[in-house]
Amino acid sequence: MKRNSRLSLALHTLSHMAGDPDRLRTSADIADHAGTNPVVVRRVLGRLREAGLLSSEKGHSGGWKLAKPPNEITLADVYLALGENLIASAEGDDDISDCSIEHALHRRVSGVMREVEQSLISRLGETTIAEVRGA
Amino acid sequence: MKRNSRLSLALHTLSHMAGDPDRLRTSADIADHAGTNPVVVRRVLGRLREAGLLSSEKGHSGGWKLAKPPNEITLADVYLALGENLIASAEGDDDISDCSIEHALHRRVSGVMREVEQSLISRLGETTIAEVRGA
DNA sequence: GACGAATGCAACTGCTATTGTTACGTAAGC
DNA sequence: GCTTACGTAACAATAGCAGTTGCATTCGTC
Repeated sequence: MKRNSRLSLALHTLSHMAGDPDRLRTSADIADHAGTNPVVVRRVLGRLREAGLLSSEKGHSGGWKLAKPPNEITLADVYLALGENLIASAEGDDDISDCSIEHALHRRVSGVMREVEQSLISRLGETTIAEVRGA
Repeated sequence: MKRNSRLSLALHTLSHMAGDPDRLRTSADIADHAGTNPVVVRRVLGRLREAGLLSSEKGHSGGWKLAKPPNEITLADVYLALGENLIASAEGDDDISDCSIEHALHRRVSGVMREVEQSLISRLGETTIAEVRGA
């Protein structure tokens, strides 16, 4: 694994789950399949649980499974659940400069960024994890 | 400055230059205005010179100025000159896995990413650095 | 009730990318 | 020749992320 693997790991795992929604999978199994670590899996999948996409159960014969039917989970849901702007804000956060040009630029660029991010989310929303398998 | 400041620095500097295209500015002046370091400025502006957007002159009374009229330089030109994908590739580079679902996912997601990146470039191409000043 | 299996979570270690900094070479003008 | 400025290499400092270990907690089974 390398960079920005959170989204990759999440989508990969959910897509597999879509093929057998009732099966419980342990983070160890998932980590093994994804070539990573159980703790990493729990970290990422925990975000998806908070967003209501997954449910997890502790204890013996515990594990993870989908909290919703696979055709009701879109790629956008996963993207948003992870809360990671792929569209980097592209501007040093809150640089309160007194430069008017800086402000004009920031308005212009961040406007475009918001547009593009919405476009990304919209496009991702067109595909459910159930559809990915057959794609 | 913080993160992803290259694009920010480049756009900011070019926008200022657009207001007085013939004036030579030293990297020290630019760095001072942008709150960073002359070497950083030269690093970033060097990419823009390679792309033909800026010219630099050494020696006494040297410095930087626009290589083209400001209304012929779009935000997309700057973005492309820096060669940094704001749209992170979102998939661990070349993970040659034998998992068919992984492949299907990768095709789908990277297809959307390419679309969105094109859309970003297209939108940035609609604005020149000359227009930013009045925006 | 004890044991084993699983998540939940905190802390720590690398690894990588980026920025900032220093230093030195080179070219242009005075 | 001296000053000024770019060009570049090398290094330190920082931040984010994946990976790892350890331990508490919870649930099922014996």
